[in-house]
Amino acid sequence: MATKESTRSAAIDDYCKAIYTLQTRDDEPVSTNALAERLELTSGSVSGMLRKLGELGLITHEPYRGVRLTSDGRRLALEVIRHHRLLELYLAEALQMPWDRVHAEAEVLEHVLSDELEELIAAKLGHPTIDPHGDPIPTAELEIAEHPTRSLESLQVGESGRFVRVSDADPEMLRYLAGRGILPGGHVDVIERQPFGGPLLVSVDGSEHTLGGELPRAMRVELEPAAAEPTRERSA
Amino acid sequence: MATKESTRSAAIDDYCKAIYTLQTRDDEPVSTNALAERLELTSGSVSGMLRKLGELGLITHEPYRGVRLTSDGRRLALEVIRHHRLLELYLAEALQMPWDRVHAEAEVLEHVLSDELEELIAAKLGHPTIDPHGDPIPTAELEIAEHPTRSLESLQVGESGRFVRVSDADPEMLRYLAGRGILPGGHVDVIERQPFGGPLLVSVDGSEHTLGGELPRAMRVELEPAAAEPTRERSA
DNA sequence: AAGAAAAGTTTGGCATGCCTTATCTTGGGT
DNA sequence: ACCCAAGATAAGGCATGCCAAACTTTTCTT
Repeated sequence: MATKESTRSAAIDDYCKAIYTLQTRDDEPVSTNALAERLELTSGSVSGMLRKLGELGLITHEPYRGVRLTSDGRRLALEVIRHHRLLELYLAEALQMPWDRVHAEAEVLEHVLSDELEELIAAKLGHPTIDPHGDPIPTAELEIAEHPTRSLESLQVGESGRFVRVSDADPEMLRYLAGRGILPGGHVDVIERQPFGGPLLVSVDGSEHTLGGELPRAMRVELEPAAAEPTRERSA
Repeated sequence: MATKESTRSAAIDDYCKAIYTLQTRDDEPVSTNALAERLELTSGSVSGMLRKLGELGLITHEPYRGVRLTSDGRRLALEVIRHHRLLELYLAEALQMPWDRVHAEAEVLEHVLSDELEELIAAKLGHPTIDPHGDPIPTAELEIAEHPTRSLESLQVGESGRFVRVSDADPEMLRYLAGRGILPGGHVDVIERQPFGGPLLVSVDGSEHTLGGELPRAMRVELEPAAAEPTRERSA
């Protein structure tokens, strides 16, 4: 109450971001182990840090029961995510930085970006709502449009939707897909599913592709595209 | 010899930058006290850090005799300075960030900028050689054109030159000057000097101004403009 | 329900990194 | 020859976070 909320560090940012992501994935408190795995730390380290985050008012922590972000924690997470996604988009768009490097660069800069620079970048980009990987960008007021998505793999033959992103923004996959003209925003129809976890035959924006292995699991699709134009379209 | 030279931290950057600046000002080893004052630290702190910098091979330190940058140290300093000045220019130019905030922002980002992003920014700006304050920007190979400059105050009546920068890039001063149309690159003639440290009457690009107080001390002028165009001109 | 396994917490330690104060040391000037 | 300011050193503090190991709680198994 007395202290100013200038409590930030790369580590704190990363914890909140990780908690946010895990918490959003399946709406439950986040376990210490899940965090430890994600952050590649020991569970002991995480436990210690969680106490600190609790004292900072960023999370609520029921011992042995997992953590949840408080509204402050959520705000912090969304701010960092906003930074990250704006930066990715900016670097790719304004500076033509190649896909695969954008993520790493943003990972560093997100912790350092001032509110002011954030705003300038957002303005320059026309206040975009999705980043180059198709992930939604929280607004300046930290509202985020989390449309529910399903993995491409989970679609049945005949179902269709809009390809919105590759989970975790894996640059390898994105490059592979981009090389075949499969980009976030594209309209996907599932034409055929081979049995026993085999590949899918899909059509993306008219052209057919066979996608197997990890790919259909990683690709996220939003059902009912409703023909609404995405905020920004991407060029190949 | 065995260790990689990935030795960087904001503090180390700042020490090297400060040493570089002080060393360049008057070509002598830099005293501990001068550094302490500049960095706003106690001399004890500086002494301790100097040992470390010595071990890192960034400086040579003759005890009680001051320090000099080694070639590695100089390289580091120039790299940070390059980052700083590129960032200032980029923020001002590409993002229209106002003068007075550019410096603070660059001060943070300079420590974090990757070589790759540096290069992209430099390319975007057309590999500029001077920053918005008129300071030279080291090249990617870390060569810097340090033209000798004199303070405007030191000029005699009748001498003239090119206004190249405001020392320390004081944003207040720069704003004041810019408001009067006095910008780096302008041609300055000293028309009259009032005695006893009084103000100077100068003409800048044709229009006359009376400049007194700290201003003439802070303004740096390059003699013999030789009519060479500055690499980039600035708009008001 | 007992006991084992899994999950989570605590404790103590450690490594950086950099700063401060207090106390010596030194070199240069008179 | 002496003194003093500049500088060096020593000892310590503080903030961040990490790990390993021991301990506790929950959950799973039978």
